Amino acid sequence: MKKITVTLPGGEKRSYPAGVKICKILQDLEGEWVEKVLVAKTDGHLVDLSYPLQEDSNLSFFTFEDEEGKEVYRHSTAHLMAQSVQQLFPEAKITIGPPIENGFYYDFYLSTPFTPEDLSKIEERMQENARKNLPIIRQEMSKETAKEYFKKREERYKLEILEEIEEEQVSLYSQGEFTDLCRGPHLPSTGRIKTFKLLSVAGAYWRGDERREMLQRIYGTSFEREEELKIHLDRLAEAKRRDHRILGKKLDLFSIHEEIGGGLIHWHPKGAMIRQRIEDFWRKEHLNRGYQLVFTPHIASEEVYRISGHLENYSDLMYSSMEVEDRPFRVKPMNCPGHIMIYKSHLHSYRELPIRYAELGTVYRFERSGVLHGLFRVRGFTIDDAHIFCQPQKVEEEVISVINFSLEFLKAFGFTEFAVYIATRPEKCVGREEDWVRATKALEEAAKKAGLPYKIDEGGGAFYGPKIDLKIMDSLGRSWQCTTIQFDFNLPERFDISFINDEGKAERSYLIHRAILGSLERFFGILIEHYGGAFPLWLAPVHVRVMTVTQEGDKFAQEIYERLHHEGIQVNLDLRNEKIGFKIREAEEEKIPYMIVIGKKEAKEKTLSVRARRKGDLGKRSLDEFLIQIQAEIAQKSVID
RNA sequence: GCCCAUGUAGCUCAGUCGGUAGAGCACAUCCUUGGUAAGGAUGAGGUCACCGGUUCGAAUCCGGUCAUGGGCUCCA
Repeated sequence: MKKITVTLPGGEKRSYPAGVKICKILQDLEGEWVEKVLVAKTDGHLVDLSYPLQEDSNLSFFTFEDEEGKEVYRHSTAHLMAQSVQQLFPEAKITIGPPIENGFYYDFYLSTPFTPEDLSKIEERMQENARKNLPIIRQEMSKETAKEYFKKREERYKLEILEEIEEEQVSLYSQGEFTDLCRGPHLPSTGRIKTFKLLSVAGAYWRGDERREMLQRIYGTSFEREEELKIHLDRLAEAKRRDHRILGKKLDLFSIHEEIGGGLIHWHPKGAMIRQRIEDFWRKEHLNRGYQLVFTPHIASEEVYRISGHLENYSDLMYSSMEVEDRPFRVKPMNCPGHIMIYKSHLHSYRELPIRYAELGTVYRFERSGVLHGLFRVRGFTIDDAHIFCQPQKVEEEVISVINFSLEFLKAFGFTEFAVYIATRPEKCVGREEDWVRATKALEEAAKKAGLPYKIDEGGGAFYGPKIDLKIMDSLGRSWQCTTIQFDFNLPERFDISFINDEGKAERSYLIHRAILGSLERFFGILIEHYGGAFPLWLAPVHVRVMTVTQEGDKFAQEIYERLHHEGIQVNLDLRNEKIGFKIREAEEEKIPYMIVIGKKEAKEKTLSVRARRKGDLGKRSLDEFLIQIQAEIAQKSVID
């Protein structure tokens, strides 16, 4: 009998007869981890534990702790769900059911939609099927045989998938009476799936194509241990509590009105105060870093968008034109043309470059009603935009400085973890090869010099240039893309922008678009959720509330108010005839960082009883001490509460 | 835009079988002057999203419209 050599993860080599199954090898191994192995990898691809090894192989193993293990685990949970759904709804047709971040889904065709009650029934059935510990068996067969099989079962979606598969051999996975066309791999048996939860049901188009029929999608998640599931569900509940749409209403920060239109944000005084603080900081930092602030109009002749190419490429996100003295105008969907026109208004020497124009530019883009979502997806928003015009050899330097700027700026809001993505040249693109190479290299070098690990999104760039995106991690561990730095090889050509080089000749300028926060609206939404509505002092719309225990404190409270107000502190005064506990409760609910409690004692001693949000009574101090303390806290932009 | 769900007082939500609308919070007035997360009483507040239909009668049943929410990239 033929022998093969199996190399184990530690490097140890063992000899086995050819055709040995991986699970057999696992049985010979020692350690607690052996039982946790869900899937194996041999020579670069993931395989079932029942996979027979025919040749010498390098083996590695994965458990739920690994991304690979998690995906297989959840993919098998999706199959368990599909099996249970077909038992309860025999008319349901199976389609696809992949693992996704934090869970899985499965799409079914069913003429009547699932109800929330159906979900718990399906869950129960899944428990039963898991308890039965059905072996999950892989079968390989020719495409033709598989087609006959699914034809008999009237699984037309599976037939459609089969049509598109190029290989001649396909694999089917069975558990009990349920069989699905699937590449795999899967867990050895349904009993390996320990704990799961079905979360929601939604419509989804077959193949994500809106011209195709609507399927019923069930989302769920699964874990190995009950505690892990609980942590995950708690996190979802916490995210719901922090939902910026709810907090925005409760804290009176912003609103959206049916009468005015979806996706159009109204910043209430408190929200506007926060925005002012962000904008003031933004302007100051931009001036410090050699940017020049500009303003550009909200509408522009259609001609400029014809030149820029937006009319051709982006008209589906632009609002339709309006006639102004027989000339078509458009509401601006981006700020670049305006900045370019400013640049072009006179000749530029290489000595002047780089020129950096920055604007908090409000733009309007058409988003379909169904995708609008609070502050995250809107129709009118303000980009913290800038366009950098520079010489080709200066791009790396510029990108590094933008990255460093972003990191420092975002740090002021308490974001310290970043992920970096570089998107490279797509198939269809404009610009010279050498420019793409130079620009892409500049992005990589810049990421390296900033000490940031990055991932390459091959072919993910815009048609007009490569880009680098920074994602921030919020307090719930969710990531958000904010900063984007994009090269543009399209607009410089189209608008013919140039500078005069040291030989006195006109040379094409490089153009970099960049935004640090992305959109103020969206960033505000992220901040609300990141802080759970409790803004740090430097951003808080109200810094301090002075409140009295009885009327005997009124006069002194008034004095404190006047002084703080005079010093530029956002302060308000609560002299109402209410109990102190009630006043504190209200201030806590409004998430005001500091409360000053003034009673008879304080009025007599001329001291302040200071209470910090969520922390309680901090004790007494003088007005001067308190003022110095909070002024320092504001100046430092402290985010620690 | 499409599928599903939801739409009742400023907010959060009850409302049974079709019989003309309810709570808590907020608001107003009064009483209460109190010590670190809700003192008490009284009152005002509604074209039940909108339009149409069925019915003697519609918040409730039916149809349509609008808005909001969950989704609509993850490829057997």
